[in-house]
Amino acid sequence: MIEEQVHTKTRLLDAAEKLFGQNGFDATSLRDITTEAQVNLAAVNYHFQSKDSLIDAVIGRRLEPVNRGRIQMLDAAGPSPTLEQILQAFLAPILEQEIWPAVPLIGRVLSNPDQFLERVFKKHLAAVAKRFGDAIAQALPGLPAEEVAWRLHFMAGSMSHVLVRSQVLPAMSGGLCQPQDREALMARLVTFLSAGFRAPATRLEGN
Amino acid sequence: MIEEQVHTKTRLLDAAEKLFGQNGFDATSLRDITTEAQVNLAAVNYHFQSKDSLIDAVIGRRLEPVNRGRIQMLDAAGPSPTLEQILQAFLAPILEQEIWPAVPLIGRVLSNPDQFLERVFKKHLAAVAKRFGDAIAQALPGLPAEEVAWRLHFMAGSMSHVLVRSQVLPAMSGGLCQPQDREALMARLVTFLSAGFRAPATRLEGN
DNA sequence: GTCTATAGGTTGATAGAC
DNA sequence: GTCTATCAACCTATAGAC
Repeated sequence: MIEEQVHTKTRLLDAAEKLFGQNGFDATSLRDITTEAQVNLAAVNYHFQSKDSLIDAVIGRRLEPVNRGRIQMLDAAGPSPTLEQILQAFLAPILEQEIWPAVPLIGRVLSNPDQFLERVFKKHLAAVAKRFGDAIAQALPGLPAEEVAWRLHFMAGSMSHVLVRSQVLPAMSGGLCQPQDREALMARLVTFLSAGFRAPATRLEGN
Repeated sequence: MIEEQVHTKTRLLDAAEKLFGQNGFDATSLRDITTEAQVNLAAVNYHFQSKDSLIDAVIGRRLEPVNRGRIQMLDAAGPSPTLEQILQAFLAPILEQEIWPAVPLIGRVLSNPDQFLERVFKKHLAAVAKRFGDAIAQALPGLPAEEVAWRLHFMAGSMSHVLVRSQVLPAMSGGLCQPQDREALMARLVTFLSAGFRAPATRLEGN
């Protein structure tokens, strides 16, 4: 056959990615996935051992290329990248065309505090977080380390929120928000976040 | 009895709030809840009709006072509140001492895109969102409506993220983030978000 | 109001034919 | 590699005694 066959394993990953992103991990059964993929129920346990392993595979397939892209863009910005370059390197790979179908899934991962998924999160994201935290601290020399750490979480929250809710943002904003325009979304995010990061360190009364 | 008896209904709401916040709605069974509350399984269906109704009750018990507090603080700031006053009115009621045990739950609600919870979200939050959106638009007269709508979502994301992950932020930040200090957290959020809101409108290439 | 007991359905996972 | 058939465990919800 010249035509490339779409294998059962790939069909399962695609279906699981779609349904996990739509309804979450707990609410998606293996039967939902095999029905969507139009394969047999037993195929899940043949190609993957368990539902947990399937979840891990679904996540890793998308997150690994994203993280490689992030590091690559950050490296390409040279030894002393600007704050905007750092933010773009972090955001752009996740808003790329090819990744778009997996965006709800990634949002799910980022907003799920369960222990299992937290482990997966740390497995795939801890190194990248460290790298970008260091880059931002270097770009903003006056900012205390606690403030950098907090603002990284504010950034992660803004990003994951617009990802998770991308399907319903238009309705919730009376049509004002159009997440399909990914370039505009990234530009708005960079504008908002870079201003937030450049704010003077918070003056705390107690200290 | 002079001592106030903690009724089964309240024990159920407390236990459900704790477990829903820790593990999510789908992953928490009624058995988990009745075990935690040390009441019988059938009590759930006696005091509430169904799991969905229980979820609704758990959410409403916390979100209604929060929203009343938000409107109250915004009203107290007068007819032309500053951006900082608006942000504080939105954030303070959810970071108050009495509400703190329910914070993971509220984070769960905000990060859950399922249709049922989305309906609950709109039921409890749409009016407040409109009110605060208008206030921010008034405080930042030059900012286009789309930009205001987007930045409201960025704010909601930052807030919900630190709520959802409040249990694990210290570990993820190497001890730098201490969410227990709620006053400091609110001050840092207001600093970051007000700078973001005050950023000039994003210049889009396509327009 | 609180319990026991159980109905009725769904789940993840596996055994074994082909 | 793919199927059918099925198990054991779990779930929500209810019936009915007390």
